[in-house]
Amino acid sequence: MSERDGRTPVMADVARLAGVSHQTVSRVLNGHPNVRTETVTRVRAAIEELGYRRNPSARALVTRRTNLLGVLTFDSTLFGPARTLAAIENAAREAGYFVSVVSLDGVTRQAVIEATARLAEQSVEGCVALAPQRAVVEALADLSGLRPLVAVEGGGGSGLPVVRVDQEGGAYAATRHLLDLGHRTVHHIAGKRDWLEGEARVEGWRRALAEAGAPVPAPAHGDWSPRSGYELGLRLAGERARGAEVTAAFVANDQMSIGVLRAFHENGIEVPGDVSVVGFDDIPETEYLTPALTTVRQDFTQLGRSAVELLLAALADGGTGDAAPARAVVPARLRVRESTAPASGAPGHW
Amino acid sequence: MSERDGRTPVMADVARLAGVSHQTVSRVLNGHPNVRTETVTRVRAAIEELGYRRNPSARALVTRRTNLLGVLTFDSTLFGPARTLAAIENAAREAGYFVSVVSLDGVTRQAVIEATARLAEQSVEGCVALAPQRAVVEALADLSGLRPLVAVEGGGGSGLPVVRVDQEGGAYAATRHLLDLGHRTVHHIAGKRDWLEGEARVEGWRRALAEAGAPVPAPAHGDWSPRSGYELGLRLAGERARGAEVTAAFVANDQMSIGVLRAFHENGIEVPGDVSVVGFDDIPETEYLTPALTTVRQDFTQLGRSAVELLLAALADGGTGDAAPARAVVPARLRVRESTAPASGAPGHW
DNA sequence: GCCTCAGATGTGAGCGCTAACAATGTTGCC
DNA sequence: GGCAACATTGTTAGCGCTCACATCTGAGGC
Repeated sequence: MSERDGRTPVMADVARLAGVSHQTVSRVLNGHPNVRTETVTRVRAAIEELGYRRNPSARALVTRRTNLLGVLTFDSTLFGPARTLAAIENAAREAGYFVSVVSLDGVTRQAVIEATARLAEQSVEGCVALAPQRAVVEALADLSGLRPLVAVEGGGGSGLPVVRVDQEGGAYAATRHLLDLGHRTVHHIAGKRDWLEGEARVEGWRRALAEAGAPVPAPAHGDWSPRSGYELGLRLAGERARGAEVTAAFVANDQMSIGVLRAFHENGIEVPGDVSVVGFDDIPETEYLTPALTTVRQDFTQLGRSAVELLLAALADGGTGDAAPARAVVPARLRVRESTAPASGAPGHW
Repeated sequence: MSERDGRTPVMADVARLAGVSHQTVSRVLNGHPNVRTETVTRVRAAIEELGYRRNPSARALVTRRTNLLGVLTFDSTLFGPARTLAAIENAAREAGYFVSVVSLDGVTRQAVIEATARLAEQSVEGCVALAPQRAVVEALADLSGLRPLVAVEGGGGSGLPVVRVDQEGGAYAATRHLLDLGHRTVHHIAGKRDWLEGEARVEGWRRALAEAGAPVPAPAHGDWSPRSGYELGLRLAGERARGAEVTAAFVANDQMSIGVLRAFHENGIEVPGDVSVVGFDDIPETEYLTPALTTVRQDFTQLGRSAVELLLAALADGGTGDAAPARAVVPARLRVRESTAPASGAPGHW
């Protein structure tokens, strides 16, 4: 029984080589205090010599801790989610956790159930959901398993701890910026329906208009893609051609803004000469567009970091404190570049 | 001992409730053939009633299979890696595997060692490395642990199975396209030094020029960012102003192309009127730039899928076949849009 | 009727680790 | 010297599961 051929060494092998018991090896591995320095050295040497690695399954079995955090992601191809995911991985690593990623196959309840099951199958200790759609968050809140769970951009009222960017504030700042430049009103090309981020941006835009007593045009909903931005930009250009007063547009993300810019260009509308445009996200490209896009920067790194912090806190809490789900809000800051200018004929604020 | 209070149920609890042995429960769970239908139903019901979930650690301990695939990623914020990661997750899921992501902290050997250790600590069954830098691939090839391992864009000669896009062919096609339009030569704004993808694109560009007997200007190396594209675009514009013949540029990725476009615009250089530009990647934005960018499309989805396929094959193989590391090459296709035009005064091919 | 064989189920051992406890050796203090 | 207190190490018993094997049933063949 003591022969191990070429099989991976186990703790007992290390113990034998170091001339101690397996428990002492365990103690060394776990940094227990009362082990003689000389013993530690010997054990370390044996570990090194055998190339021993502790079996995480065996460890997890007895400690009931997997050191695994789950991340539920919807579309990690978009800029925001990709950044956030990276930040989560970093924060988790620093806290000594591993990260297992599961992506959602769609926004159906069924997809959420499957993804949740997949996560549960791995017995993750906790989970971060990057699920910005209302439907997903609701499905998630219903499912009893998989706690603790932190929702990123999850909206309120779901009873889940939530980490989010101040979308509403960012949108308000963007709209306000345009109004301050003397534009009588601001048109809005919104994000995909049902996306909480998009809805919050609509709210912020609406609030700024209301505060200024400006007319509120009906927002047009895109799907975040450049293509939809282009199509809705075309529509806006058409309205303008038919005499509507279109001098400023707040677009719900940078990718759509690029489409809008193109649509305006094709219709001979100058940005910012004829129409000012503000985007959202501050993707790396915006600064080098022509014109460089005024936009709202979201700190995705902070977002991911906060999500992990909240999750770890909930983990430490041990499931208490259900009364008041924690929240964290990351600020969004306006970045003024070239795509916004005073309304023609208007004095503006400066 | 049979009381379990509020603790999570285990297989024995299910067995007791269903009136069978734990082994029968195990058989049901694992879909073994010889179990009576009626028994299966009863066990299923008990599982449902208790909300039982099999403990993956216990299972992994005895089967020696974790069902975990590791993904080593460098910068999942870039478009390509993000897409590839998503594709890997999908393919892994279909094959019944989970995916654990570890991101590299830099390109140092030390970072690779740490990331590798992190992956090994989880006893992943295999690993996909999204590590396009030469240094990383070399460090990876050296480290003995962590096999099987498939490198994505890993270059040859490392002895590792490799999945990659036909960068060289894509670059050749892009350059060829420009030459075919009558341009005497094509300037190249290359990617970051040491990145294998970038180097392959340089090769393809060089081969097309050599084949056509065209002069080979020195390539300028950027870092993939729009900013670096802008700076090198400025440089190219300067050369042109000083009388150099610059009528066509092949830029190693779309993000840099955006910077180049901006630099040209600022210098009154028309695209494609004065200079034709081709990018690489086909990010969603390119189609809506002004002008829409001619570029080379990489199929990242296929790339991720192939990586998992190769990994699973190596897993099934059980470590044999070290002699000839497997390879898979995904094609890259030119997408002609608006940023390329015949050289002024040249007849071109059409 | 008895034996065979396959289908259906149960039993026991053990995967590699940690936690609890037991058993030493070691020191300090009166 | 003796005894407490502590440091250091070893022993034992599982964690929850699957594997190999043993057992038991009933159908079928002669």
